[in-house]
Amino acid sequence: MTTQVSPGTGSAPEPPPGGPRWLDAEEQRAWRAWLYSSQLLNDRLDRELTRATGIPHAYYEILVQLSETPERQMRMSELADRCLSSRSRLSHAVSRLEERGWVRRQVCAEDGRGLLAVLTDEGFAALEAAAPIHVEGVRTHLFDQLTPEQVAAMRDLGETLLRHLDPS
Amino acid sequence: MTTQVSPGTGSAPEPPPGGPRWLDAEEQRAWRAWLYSSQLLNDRLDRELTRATGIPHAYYEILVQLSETPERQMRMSELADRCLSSRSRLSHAVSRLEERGWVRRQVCAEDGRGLLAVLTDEGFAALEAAAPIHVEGVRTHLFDQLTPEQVAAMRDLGETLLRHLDPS
DNA sequence: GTAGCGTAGTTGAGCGCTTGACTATTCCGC
DNA sequence: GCGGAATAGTCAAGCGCTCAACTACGCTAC
Repeated sequence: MTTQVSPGTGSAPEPPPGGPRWLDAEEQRAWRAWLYSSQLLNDRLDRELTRATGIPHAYYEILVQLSETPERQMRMSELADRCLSSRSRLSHAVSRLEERGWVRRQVCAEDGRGLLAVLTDEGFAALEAAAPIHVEGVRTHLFDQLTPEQVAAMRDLGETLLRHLDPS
Repeated sequence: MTTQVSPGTGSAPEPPPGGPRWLDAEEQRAWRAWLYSSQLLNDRLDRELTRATGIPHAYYEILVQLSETPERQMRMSELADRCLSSRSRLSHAVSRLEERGWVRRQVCAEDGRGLLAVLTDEGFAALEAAAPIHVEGVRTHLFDQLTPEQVAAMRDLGETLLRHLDPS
């Protein structure tokens, strides 16, 4: 959780020139609060969604991305990128969604290497059933807890980090 | 990722009385930024730590928690709680750390049911080697990107959410 | 003391993810 | 057009997590 080996460990290993830039007490608190809360929130939302609908959050995201596209279909690679997923992971996930009849693969006319993932009507129906559960969780566990100023700060923070982490 | 089924889907399913409290555009942006950034940051830190040291972040946390205790040992249940881990998950993880020689189990004198997880010298050494890598990642990908005001906002946000999610 | 219940921790099956190797197709330069 | 590099996607092995069932011990009351 923390990044300090142990309080008062004295001398420490030194990877970057000048030694590790240890966190001070304030940074530790901020880091832990962020880490714990993000972990708990994600766990909670995923568990509630999965329990209520049988759809894990990662699969839900795939369905959402497909549903937001005009033709309800997308190239596998682009879908992977949008879901912050590796190609391999997405390939496995789409296989399982295919077994449920929610998505099907279609060969891509313009590129013989490519495939399209297509959201089926059953998949869209499953998404429609799951969405209210999920949005209610986000409300309850996130937005209901925050002031408008905190929501603004959250967005600012997230977008700042995204510029560094995902400069796409 | 998002919580809306599809823009302009019109009527939607209604689980809570009054219909789902959908997110408005601002909330969507905030939610997505938070979700993506936390996911990318966690993935990145975990990957860098694992590549450089062979220790996944979840295992690192176990070692840290043990190291911060005076005797470098802790009851399994308490360790699970502190690591935001289920008993089962922790049990599996400690088994693997035991195989590496970094932790060992010890019967608990006061409670015949209980076990203590004890950090070995090898485990402490592994932690000492990994800590600088991890702290450098947190610096680079988090604190170096943020102003002091943003750090304060992050802590405030995290602690607010924790009061709701983990009122322990 | 023993029945019944709660707590501590483990185990095994099954699922999902990661990694790295693999096939197939397209793109590029000559 | 043809050879080599890049791109799209898949697959298998191995690891870690979840869930539910299980063992073992302690606690309380009768």
